[in-house]
Amino acid sequence: MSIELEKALDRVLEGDCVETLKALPAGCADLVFADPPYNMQLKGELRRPDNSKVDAVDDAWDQFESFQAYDKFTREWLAGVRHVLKDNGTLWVIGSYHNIFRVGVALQDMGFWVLNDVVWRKSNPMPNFKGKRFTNAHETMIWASKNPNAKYTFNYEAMKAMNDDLQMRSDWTLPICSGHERIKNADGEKAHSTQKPESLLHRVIVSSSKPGDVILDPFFGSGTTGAVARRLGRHFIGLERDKEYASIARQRIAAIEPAPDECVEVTRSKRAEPRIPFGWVVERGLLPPGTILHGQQKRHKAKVRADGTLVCADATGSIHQIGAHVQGAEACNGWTFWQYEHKGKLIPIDVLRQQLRASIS
Amino acid sequence: MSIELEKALDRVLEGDCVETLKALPAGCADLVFADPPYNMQLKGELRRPDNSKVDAVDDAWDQFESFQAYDKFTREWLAGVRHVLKDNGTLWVIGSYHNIFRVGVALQDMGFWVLNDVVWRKSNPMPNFKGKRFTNAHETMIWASKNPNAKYTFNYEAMKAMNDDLQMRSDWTLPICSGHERIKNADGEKAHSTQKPESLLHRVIVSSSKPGDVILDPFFGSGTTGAVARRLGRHFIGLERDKEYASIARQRIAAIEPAPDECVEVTRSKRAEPRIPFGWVVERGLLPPGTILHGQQKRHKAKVRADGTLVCADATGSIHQIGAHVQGAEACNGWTFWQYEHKGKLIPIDVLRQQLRASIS
DNA sequence: GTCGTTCGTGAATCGGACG
DNA sequence: TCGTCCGATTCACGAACGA
Repeated sequence: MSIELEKALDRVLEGDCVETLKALPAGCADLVFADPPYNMQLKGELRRPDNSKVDAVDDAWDQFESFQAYDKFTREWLAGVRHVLKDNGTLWVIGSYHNIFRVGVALQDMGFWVLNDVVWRKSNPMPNFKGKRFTNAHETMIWASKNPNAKYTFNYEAMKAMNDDLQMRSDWTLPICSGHERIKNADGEKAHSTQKPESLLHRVIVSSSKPGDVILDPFFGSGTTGAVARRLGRHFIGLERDKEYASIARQRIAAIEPAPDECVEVTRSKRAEPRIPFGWVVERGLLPPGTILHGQQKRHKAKVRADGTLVCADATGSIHQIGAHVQGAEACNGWTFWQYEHKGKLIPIDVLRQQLRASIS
Repeated sequence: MSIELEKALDRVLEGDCVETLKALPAGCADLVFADPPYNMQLKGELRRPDNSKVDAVDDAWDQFESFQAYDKFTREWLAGVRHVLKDNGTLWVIGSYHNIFRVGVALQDMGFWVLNDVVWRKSNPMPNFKGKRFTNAHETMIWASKNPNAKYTFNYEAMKAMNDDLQMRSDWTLPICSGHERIKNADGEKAHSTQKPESLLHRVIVSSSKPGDVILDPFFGSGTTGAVARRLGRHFIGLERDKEYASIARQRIAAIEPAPDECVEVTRSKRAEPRIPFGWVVERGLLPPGTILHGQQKRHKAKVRADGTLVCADATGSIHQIGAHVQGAEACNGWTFWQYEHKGKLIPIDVLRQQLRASIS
């Protein structure tokens, strides 16, 4: 059995991911993002101090008989990933201490080359209610190439631009998925127990893929990978065993408006930029790529790109550079110069930086 | 061959750690901290942008022929750790993505139970000079008990106090070891290539051991574990293969002044306080039989009986049982739920328990 | 509408003494 | 080993609600 690429591109394929991976054309994916079951071995129920019950991840898909069974499963889907991944492609896997060590060993044994382990620091994790351990406040991602000498994509300058013009570190502070972003079913319950935040996928995709690339997710779930890929001008291939999840993902992605082409381009040149993490505002969805910013009561305007740079009629650069450029000035504080429109009012983007600071610290 | 505990306590034992672990008495350690070789697979030398050479970890002790050889080594020293570790003791291992996955799998396979993975976020990491990856800005520690049901030590309140009265999270931001703390040899070069900061060991030891405990480090190196253990009023056992390192560690530790006893004590948890039956409060006359207790601002009430049980409209039982009963809840902490009226104010009965405790001790 | 308060909830391997 | 019962334990957000 085999599946043609055009039948898979920008689609959600239902079925067992190991089988589907085998059936897909070799080397069809530039990037793979995988959020496999964590194999959490929960015992009894857990209650908060106020006696309410914690809605734990007790889905059948997270149950394995033993570590050995989990290892076997891991090696099977990783073999499938090796098949679909281009030789210069890279793989991201996310997990917790329950499973990530086993994934890491499997990766190394199978010839993948670990490039980084990246820690997702949750700004708002669930507390430890019984006071018996440290608050489990992070998850771990492994970023690996297919082999030690691969010429993989890493958008170094874009990452640096997104991080205050400092090199992007291996620890990323981002909030968990909640509020309107969290997809609910008809009963108002969460549609998927482990939906990942779009900001996380934004950073993964901007860092290690190019516009037009094919991003494959073998555990598609609610389709966060597809949603962000589409918004950022990448193709996706989603594999999902559960029909309900697949259906939710399709609906979700259909509602996504891709950002204009020029907005998903990221910085390539090595130029000194001021130390302002405007990219985080974009990454966190406080301003979507493509948003128009206004300067001096609509006398000037520019458009936001995915890596936090701005583009105007004849130039590209940081919020400060473009602010200075459009005024013909030597320097400019972009945070106070640029404004965005909200309910008919112009609001300085510095407000968003303050929001972000408050949520991070 | 065997080594008596008194010959090992507060000493640095030279020799192969696997052999030494076997020779030590079973169950002699309350806590083990291990900083094993990372098995970094460096290819060629690394240079900074200014062409200066980076003094990488290329020591002979960090070279393994293959992952299999590293795994074998790991399981050998971990078996030794199981031998020396008390049943209710815990183990910390620190590593990077080069080795930590393999350590984690070995731990899990050997029956250890992971309690947390803790990320050490370096506030001042070495940058990535090539711009080909994310700045490697953290290391990972695994904290594990000997088996799933162990009654391990975790000084929850102490950790909370150290973190501005918020639960301590699984990510710790601490600087790397540098400046005066970094031990130099006669030539001014660093004496050990991977010396850990004392602040890291401080947090490890305060969180998961008690004063007087025995802390064993099978890869003692420059002796950071011993230095901090001594300062915090714990015993240490250091195992080190290299005579030079052992000598450096001995000198270093000899210069340490232990903190006064009262300073190494940490906040006692409420769980460790002596238990006071509610009946004692009645017996001592702090509340006369017949007193009316109120729950939730007079929404519920019950009457105290001479034996310390409560009676409400339709039930009799302990303060906890009746508290749960009137709320229709499964459980309740009667000490904090019930209040009595004194001079027109409602006062939690827990206040009386505290009075009684103070008068007893 | 606005502001302040209450309520709900998130990938969680979450107790221990005593009979 | 198992059942019973005491009694210790939460942070950040966003939504909903009420004044």
